[in-house]
Amino acid sequence: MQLAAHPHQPDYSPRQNAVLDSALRLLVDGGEKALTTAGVARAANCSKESLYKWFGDRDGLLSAMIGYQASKVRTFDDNAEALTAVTLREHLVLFARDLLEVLAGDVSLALNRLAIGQASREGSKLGSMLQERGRRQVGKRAGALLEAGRNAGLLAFDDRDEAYDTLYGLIVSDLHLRMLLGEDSGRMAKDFGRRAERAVSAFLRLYGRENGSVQPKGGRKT
Amino acid sequence: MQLAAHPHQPDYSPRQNAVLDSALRLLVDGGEKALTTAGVARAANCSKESLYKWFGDRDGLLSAMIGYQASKVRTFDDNAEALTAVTLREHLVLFARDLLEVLAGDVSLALNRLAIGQASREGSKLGSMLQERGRRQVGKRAGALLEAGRNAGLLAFDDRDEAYDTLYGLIVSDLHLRMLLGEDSGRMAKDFGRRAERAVSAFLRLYGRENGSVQPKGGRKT
DNA sequence: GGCGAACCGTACCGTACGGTACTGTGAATG
DNA sequence: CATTCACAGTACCGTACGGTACGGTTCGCC
Repeated sequence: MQLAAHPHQPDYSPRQNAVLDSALRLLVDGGEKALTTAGVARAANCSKESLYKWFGDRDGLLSAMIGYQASKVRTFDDNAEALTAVTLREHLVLFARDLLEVLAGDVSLALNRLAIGQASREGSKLGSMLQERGRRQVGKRAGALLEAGRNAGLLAFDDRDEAYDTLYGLIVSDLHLRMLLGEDSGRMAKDFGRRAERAVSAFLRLYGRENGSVQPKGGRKT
Repeated sequence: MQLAAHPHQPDYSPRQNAVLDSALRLLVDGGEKALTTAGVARAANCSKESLYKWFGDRDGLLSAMIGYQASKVRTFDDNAEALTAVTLREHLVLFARDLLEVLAGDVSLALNRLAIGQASREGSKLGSMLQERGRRQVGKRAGALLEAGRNAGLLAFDDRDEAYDTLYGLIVSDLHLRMLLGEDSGRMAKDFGRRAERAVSAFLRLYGRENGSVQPKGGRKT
């Protein structure tokens, strides 16, 4: 497991991190509407003036919340040495389950809703921030995994991003959006295991070279 | 092309539909923040009092907007008679392109953002409304297509919903969410054709019986 | 013409929020 | 002890929004 450093982002003091925690709690519980500056100040036992001194304005607070949360959700690089068909499959399934659980987390859902709500307003960088921090991070893990699989002769693809896009779609489909729209995420969380298995099986049938099933002769994709 | 009737929803007068059109325009242009009752009234040249008389309150207006837009986006049942491997593929690609274009439409994006923003607040039925109206509708078309493909001996699957979920994931992946987060949808719209082809090819490799490529012996899926 | 319904435009009200300023306080610093 | 700093708590201000009320106008109908 390795920590991904993000030095281009201001780090906050423990006290400020605690405030950000309170703000996240507030956002998760009550949605964006409940996330008022006075509410954050009250919940965190700090003054509004301090909020504005630390984070500039409301948008700064939101950005800080996203950055803070992203700094907490760290993915490990499962070190993919000695990959076999079996261990590759295991790693992929594990990745899929982790991905689904991250996406279904209430903090993740709340932040995505927040960023989407701000996305209409031009110049709001929350969307790209979430995109950068979230997907890029988890995508790096998947990319390394895919690359390792290819190097081990277990996977066949030309474009790594394309392969990852396919994997992502197979795993998530429209589940993320449905959860964002309010569908009960807890109810469907128990199916994550089965869903991960299904998606990885399909992915290996598409991109796998020896998966115990049919193996396409040339690994052609088109 | 057949129209899908939705009699369980109150129909509005032409004047009211025009007002809803203005409201949608306003929402698309300025986001949810711009969608104020006074703004809608001004844009539609009507009075706030009429708005409240017609739609009850703001939430009623939002619901009416979703219902109205859904009533405009109608999908056709491509009548799938005499399906061959080639025509099935064509129909699937057409479906995929239509789906991507619907999802990338600015009205669709704006309404999804709106519903997601309201999703945190309990009791808001906008999310389920969009879900019902949007996905169910387009899913019916896909379901019929898949069923026809199976009846013609071209597709092999047990669970139709599962197959559709896979197809949807292959087509859309996280593209919808990225667009909702503000990524420029126009820039990526030109790749919809290639993306549709790719997704359908992958889908046919997973579920197809004779697609001109490798055909798995038993059509086994797990 | 008289009448009522529908409706536009606007003024109005209560409230809530973002942001600022001020006061008090406790702890560090010299 | 005096000064300074960081901060909490709170009062305050301007504004914007949801919702309501009211006067004036058009249109159909008797």
